[in-house]
Amino acid sequence: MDVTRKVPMGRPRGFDTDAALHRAMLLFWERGYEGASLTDLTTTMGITKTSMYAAFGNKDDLFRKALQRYTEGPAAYVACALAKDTAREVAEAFLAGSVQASTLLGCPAGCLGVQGSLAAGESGRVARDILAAWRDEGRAYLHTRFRQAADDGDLPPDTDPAVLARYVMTVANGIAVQAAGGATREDLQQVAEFAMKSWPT
Amino acid sequence: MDVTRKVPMGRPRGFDTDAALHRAMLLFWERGYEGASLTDLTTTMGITKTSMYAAFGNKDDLFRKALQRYTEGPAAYVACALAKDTAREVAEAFLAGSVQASTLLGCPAGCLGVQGSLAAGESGRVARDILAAWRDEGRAYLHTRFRQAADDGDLPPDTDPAVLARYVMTVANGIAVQAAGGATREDLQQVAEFAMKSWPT
DNA sequence: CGACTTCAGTACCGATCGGTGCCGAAGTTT
DNA sequence: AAACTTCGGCACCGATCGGTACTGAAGTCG
Repeated sequence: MDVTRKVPMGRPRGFDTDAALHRAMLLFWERGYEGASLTDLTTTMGITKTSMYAAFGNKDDLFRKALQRYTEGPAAYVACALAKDTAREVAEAFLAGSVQASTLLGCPAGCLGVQGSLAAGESGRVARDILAAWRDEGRAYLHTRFRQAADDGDLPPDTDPAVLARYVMTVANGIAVQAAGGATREDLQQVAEFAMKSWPT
Repeated sequence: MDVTRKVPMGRPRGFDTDAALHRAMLLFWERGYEGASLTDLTTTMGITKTSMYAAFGNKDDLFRKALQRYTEGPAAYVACALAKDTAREVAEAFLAGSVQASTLLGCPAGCLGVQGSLAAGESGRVARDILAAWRDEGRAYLHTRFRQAADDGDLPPDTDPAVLARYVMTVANGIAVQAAGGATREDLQQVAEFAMKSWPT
């Protein structure tokens, strides 16, 4: 018996789940978790509520999968930045990447991880906690990366990797807020560049 | 005829509008515009929907007045910071104030101007635009203040007051996001302090 | 072909959304 | 006291919320 049968038997799905998930991600990004209703979502996804429920399970699950897609797509700059050689390059690439991702043409301004749900009522609390964990995960990645850099002598001994990590994450979050408010890419590039002036040498 | 009659004639209001508005502000702060329903609001305000409507006009109007109260209350550090003597002191006070306001005991973590509504659906678009304008107003205040500092020779001639203003605002916004995600006051004080390392001398 | 499995659309669920009309009660003015 | 004005609670408005049975059609297997 083949456990992983390619064709799951029965009528195959009539729509592209990847394309539908992409559209859902864009809508969550633009309107936030609570601001994107199931009707809005399924309309832009081009499917019915029943199909969405069968394919993705839940609004929460859909949001989770949309966030995952966001992480692998527009937010791929995070992993890319962490792979840089020096701590300074990591921070520079992280901030530059967040500027780029927050001002993409054809995508909502800002960051899904920030404006997806910062504060919410009872119904959006799950999404809010998911995003808080997502952001803190990014901060933790930076922290371990900077700690490693400190161990390698890539950072002055009197610098605190934890503070550096939170500072970079804070600036990136601020960039997302600014972008959501209409700041241009040029504006934010200047901010990101200026933010690196405080980097220890 | 007295145009401003103290007692508006008829039965006087049976609840403290200031206290009610304060409670509404706290709920908007905690849950955001869309996340705070009229039922939630009126319940914590201790009044009925009819009384709220008669006293404040609208959910939008209530939000506007709550934001005004927020500006004069927890966000009063903005005006306080702008009155400092030097540009550096302005920036330091602004960031320190945003850390304090974002981690007040008995108040929601973060900043109403940020998490009140960053992204929203159709119904919350008004609040979103109000907050975006509110944040940009703060940035503009910093801009004119720093421009004046540059004219006074309080800043090196090669520094751009616009970039400084947007940088300070960006860090403050990031601090609010971090606070909403659970960062402590000590964490953010270190970040604010570190952020000032890039300040021109 | 025939049995089987899933898709996707309609219609609908109870709950809640922001917002109102109504009306007796309560307080202020003349 | 009489006339007047507003308060504030109840019930309710149409619309929408997230989520589900139900059903007929459509595709894949033995």
